Amino acid sequence: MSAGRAKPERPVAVLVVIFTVDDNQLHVLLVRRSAQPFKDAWSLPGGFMAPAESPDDAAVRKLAEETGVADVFLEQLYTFSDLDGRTSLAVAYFALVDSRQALLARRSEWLPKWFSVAGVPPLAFRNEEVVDYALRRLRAKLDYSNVAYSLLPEEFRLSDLQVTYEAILGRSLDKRNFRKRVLSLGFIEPTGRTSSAGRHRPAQLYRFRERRPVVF
Amino acid sequence: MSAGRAKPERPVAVLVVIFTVDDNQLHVLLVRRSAQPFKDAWSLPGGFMAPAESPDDAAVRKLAEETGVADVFLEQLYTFSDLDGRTSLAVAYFALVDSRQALLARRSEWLPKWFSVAGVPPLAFRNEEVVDYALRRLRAKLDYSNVAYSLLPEEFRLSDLQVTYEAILGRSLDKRNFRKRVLSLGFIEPTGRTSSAGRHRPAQLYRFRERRPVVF
DNA sequence: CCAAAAGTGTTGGCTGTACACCCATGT
DNA sequence: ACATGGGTGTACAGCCAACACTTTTGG
Repeated sequence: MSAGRAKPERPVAVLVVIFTVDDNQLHVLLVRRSAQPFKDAWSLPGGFMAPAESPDDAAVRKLAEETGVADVFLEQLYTFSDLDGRTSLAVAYFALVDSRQALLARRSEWLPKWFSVAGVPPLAFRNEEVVDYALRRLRAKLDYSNVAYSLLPEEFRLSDLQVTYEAILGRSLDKRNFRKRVLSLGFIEPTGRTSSAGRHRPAQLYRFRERRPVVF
Repeated sequence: MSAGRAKPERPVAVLVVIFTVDDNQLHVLLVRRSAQPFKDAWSLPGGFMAPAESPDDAAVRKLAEETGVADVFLEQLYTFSDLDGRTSLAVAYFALVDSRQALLARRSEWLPKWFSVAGVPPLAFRNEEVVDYALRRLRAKLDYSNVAYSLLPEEFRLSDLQVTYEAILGRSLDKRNFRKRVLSLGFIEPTGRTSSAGRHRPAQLYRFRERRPVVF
């Protein structure tokens, strides 16, 4: 940002780690590469930025292209410089989407597909590191932010929220402690309504006060 | 990282927020710009990356150029895309240096200078945001990492460490609680030696077990 | 009547915080 | 002798983790 005379330019890519929770499991979206190098290997969705595009815009665009969703939690993670063993840069993001809202692109090439985080195949460009990094950050943010809003519908039961947390953290939580904790954090509030859909005892429905990122 | 055909390239800059603690105050290093735009305004040290250089390497180089130090705490912060209102990217880093070891470059242009964080002048390129971001991260890391190793000499008294913490956090801490806390974290250990230099009662000297970044 | 999920309190341990005095040394 | 900074313990509050039974409903 200061007196370097030359402005050497270089290619900059964007990567997006897209998480969802489905079937009590945390999943990550992968695409199959249609080009060399690593042709036919699985990798994170991403690509080079368009000429006048910001990385944030590029991440939003990629996310929409792959899942059709917008207005979800999306945050910059880290900028990796050595993933391809060369000098291009990759600005990584991570996003959280509600699996009920995401409709995967059905392109002939690429074929985006959800993988359980426990069972990701070997990835191109050392993308495993990026996924690990995103997962650590996600787990940390669960404790003190409302990021989970982006994984659930507007109204949900506390047990739905708990299942979401358990999937992300990879361990089961005590129901009573979970309820106390999450209610005292104040990110969610009861709607008046109860779940009519349950084929058992109806449950109180809750919503997030803010459907955008909030921290302590 | 996937099938974009074109590889549009763009200029990428590196910025480094260099902190030190001196005179019981947290300081940040600023340089005076010698070129347009914002000629003569203060800004963070930085510059465009050399052609085959990684951002990490560029940050290390910048830090050495400005302060002469190496092997200090240096961590990537965030990649900003809109600081100059245009499309260049700036990968920001923050670093912690021991003021007793840093020898500021004495170039005719630039003139690096320490500013108390409370009294930073208006900066070029909205660099205030970058400083704020770095300060938040630094404060957070104090609580659960050993980053302070990079602000102190090999051997130091607990009261030196406390002064460092107080300068960064901007508030005073209780001595007994501080000692309990920092000792129980286990990042430091007593050397056998005591401070002969003190012109009063000699104090036990401590050192960091690891002089590189460690977290819980 | 049975299966499934909802809902609900208490206890013990740990951690963080508030708080004040004596001691060793150098001048 | 005095000024300076080093060093030390306790009590209370808040937070987290462990733990089991009753209720409501649909089938």
